Amino acid sequence: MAQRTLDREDWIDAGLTALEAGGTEAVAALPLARALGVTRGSFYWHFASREELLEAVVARWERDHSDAVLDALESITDPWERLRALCERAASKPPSLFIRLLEATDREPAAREAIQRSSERRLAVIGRACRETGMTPAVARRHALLMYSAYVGLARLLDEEPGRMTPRERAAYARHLVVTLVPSE
Amino acid sequence: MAQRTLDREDWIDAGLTALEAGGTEAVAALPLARALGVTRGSFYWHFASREELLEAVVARWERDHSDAVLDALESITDPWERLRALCERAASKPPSLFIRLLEATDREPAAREAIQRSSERRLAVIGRACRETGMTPAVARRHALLMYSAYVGLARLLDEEPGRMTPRERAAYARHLVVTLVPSE
DNA sequence: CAATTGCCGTACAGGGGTGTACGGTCTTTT
DNA sequence: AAAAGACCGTACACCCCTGTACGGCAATTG
Repeated sequence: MAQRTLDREDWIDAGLTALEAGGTEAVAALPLARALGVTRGSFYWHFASREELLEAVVARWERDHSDAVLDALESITDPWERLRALCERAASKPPSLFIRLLEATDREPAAREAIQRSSERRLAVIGRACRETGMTPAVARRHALLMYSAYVGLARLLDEEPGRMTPRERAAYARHLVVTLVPSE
Repeated sequence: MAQRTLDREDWIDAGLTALEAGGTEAVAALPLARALGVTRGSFYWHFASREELLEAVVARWERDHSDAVLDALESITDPWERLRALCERAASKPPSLFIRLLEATDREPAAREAIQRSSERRLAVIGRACRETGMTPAVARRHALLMYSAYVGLARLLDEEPGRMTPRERAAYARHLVVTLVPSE
């Protein structure tokens, strides 16, 4: 269990944990070394620079926490059902990693690029679902922008103050989202 | 025109400019001194610490860019009109200062507290307008949360990529917001 | 016309981070 | 068993920022 030595993946794991807790500025050689109980000598064996670490952490987030859930969503064939699932997810526990990356887009190019790609994909997925419910392409684009904005905004709000909504209130809010944002069949 | 010496307000002015351009980390003694063409010797005459500067900058934002516009909004008596004005504003040029503060809430207590107060006030104002259009208090709360989330989310998106929407598209989006989020009279 | 007062420069001490150059020490391979 | 490789510690030079102490100078003010 107690691994004798660390490898690259261990640092990336620790990086994701640190990112969630302390934002991108916690994803750095010295803080992570402290958390892992080693010195930076180990870090610079696995990574050439702090930038390379952050890029690796961000890449893993994009693969496991962005692309993966979008793939799962796209596997839902019925577009109304897909949009409802989207509303459910929007009102569930806020995605801390996403928020942390969002907060760092002005300082960290790696975060900005990943967030930009992810946002574009999300908008495309939502827009396609909207079109499949019968909206015109132009309306679908606007509605996708509205739904995604509502997702991002709520995530921010909830991340700031997790106690703002109880699970019961989140469920009620999810229903409200469905009623106001998902077109009727 | 070329003032011979700087006062506290000059530093706060420069702080707001730096905040918009470089986020809260640009609101600091050394960067601002460079921008103003002086040394930090001047800064520490006007402020006891970097924290005090940021607090002053944030306080001015809250007064001039949050409370002021909310006061103006609340002066609109008709609640439907008030909500329409809100949608207009949401789809207009994104509030960079607001976004910068939002991005710093995890590092800067001053920003977090101001954003929290501002968010609370905004939610209250929107919620009241919703109630005045006939919604029940519970529904009004949820709808206010949705409208404010959409505002925050779009602001983030547009700030990241200002070229995403032309003025024409923003106008169309504002109409879309009114249609989907403002109840009919 | 002297004396404050307001504003600014300079110099120092320190904190926290980065990268680099080495040397060790285990572990694996041959 | 010796060599090679993987991992980590240590020490150094550096950057960028903070805060403090102090000294100078210009513009009021008495």
